[in-house]
Amino acid sequence: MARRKDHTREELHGMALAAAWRIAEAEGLRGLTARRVAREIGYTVGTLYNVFTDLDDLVVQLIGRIFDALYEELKELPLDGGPEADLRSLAKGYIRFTGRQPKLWGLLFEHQLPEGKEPPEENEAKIHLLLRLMERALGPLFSLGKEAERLHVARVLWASLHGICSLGSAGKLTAGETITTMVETLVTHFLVGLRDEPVKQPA
Amino acid sequence: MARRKDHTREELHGMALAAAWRIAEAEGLRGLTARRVAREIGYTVGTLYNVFTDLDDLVVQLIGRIFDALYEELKELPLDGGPEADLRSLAKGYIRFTGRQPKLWGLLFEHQLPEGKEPPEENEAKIHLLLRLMERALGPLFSLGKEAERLHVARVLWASLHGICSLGSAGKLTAGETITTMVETLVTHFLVGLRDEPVKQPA
DNA sequence: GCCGATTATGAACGACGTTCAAAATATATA
DNA sequence: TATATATTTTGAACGTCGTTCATAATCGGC
Repeated sequence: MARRKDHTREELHGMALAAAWRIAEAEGLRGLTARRVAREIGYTVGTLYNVFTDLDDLVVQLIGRIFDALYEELKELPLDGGPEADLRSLAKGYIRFTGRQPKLWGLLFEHQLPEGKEPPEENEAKIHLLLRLMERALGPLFSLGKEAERLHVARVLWASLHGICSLGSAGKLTAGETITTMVETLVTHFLVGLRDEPVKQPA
Repeated sequence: MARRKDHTREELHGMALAAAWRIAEAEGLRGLTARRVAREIGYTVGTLYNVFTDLDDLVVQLIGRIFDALYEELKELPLDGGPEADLRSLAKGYIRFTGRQPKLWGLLFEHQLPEGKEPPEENEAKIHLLLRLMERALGPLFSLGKEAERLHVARVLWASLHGICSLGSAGKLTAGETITTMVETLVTHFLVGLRDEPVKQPA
């Protein structure tokens, strides 16, 4: 009733996450079940629970990998055209990712941990990496010593970008309106405002 | 095995939605099950399926009511202090709602219909009503004939506001940073940018 | 008081997350 | 090599879920 060492614990872990990726990529959170993942890697449900504590645990780790993929894509973009061009470039890359992997990207925000559980520190660090890209693009606009303000602005832009893509991809907003156009408007006007009136609020 | 006319079909409909509201308010989407709603109104699951086609159907209608509640709250705000003050007021009202009813507000975006189904026109109309409030606040900034541009900007602001609250309430961004502060920054700088450089992109 | 239409029922189905004793294999010991 | 111990996989089990539907109970009209 067992075939110990067909795969190591780490291999199982990786195979399960890879299978989860494929399933979520094609069917979203609704199709992502423990039994389905187990079947897809040729093991039984019970085995999955030796590797993950929960289905939530698995999903949270999958989310980590999605953040990784997004970062891997965005970090390749050259950030040397000045704040506005660089932010546009980052935004475009983000939009491209949401368009290519709508189900996976949707997972990042669709999944909600139950009351007691908190997302792992690891994932928060990955978000911070993404924010760092925003900060780098914003760099020239802030003088030395204004790092807190820069982080603040990076957060606002990041969240706004997310909001536009979120409502846009759900089709809840865009009646004939393109996500790209909306993001263009956001970046353009926000940056003009930033130039003409530096941040006042403490971050 | 039946007690016909204990309640009319409409009464059942209303009771079920009211129960769903209470459950979602307290426990979010995870606690919202067909059997639970049925139990809470003193009927069986089968009865629920005489009134709603689906659990998705019920949730979608619940979402409609949540939009209603949000609108009812925001529409009371006086919009007569100029664009910046009015937008701040709307944003504050929105944030207040998300703070008072985090689970219900989260439902608006957490719930994803499966591939084939589309949200009813009714709900899109309710979103449009909310956008109208944004448009009203933005009113003075746009000359006659620029309604398309105004709607475009309203959408961008609405989505950005949503994004900030979304990431903020999930705790995915705000390490000691307040949602209110972020929204302040958004409104301030976006409006300054709008004043100094009117919308170029066609809506 | 009866009958056809309506309505609530609850059992059924397959799938879900999760647990766990038991079974099968690997590893250590002699 | 033979035996004992530790490890890993299993599959059945539990309770719950969404959903369906024949059946039973009630209602309105005669």
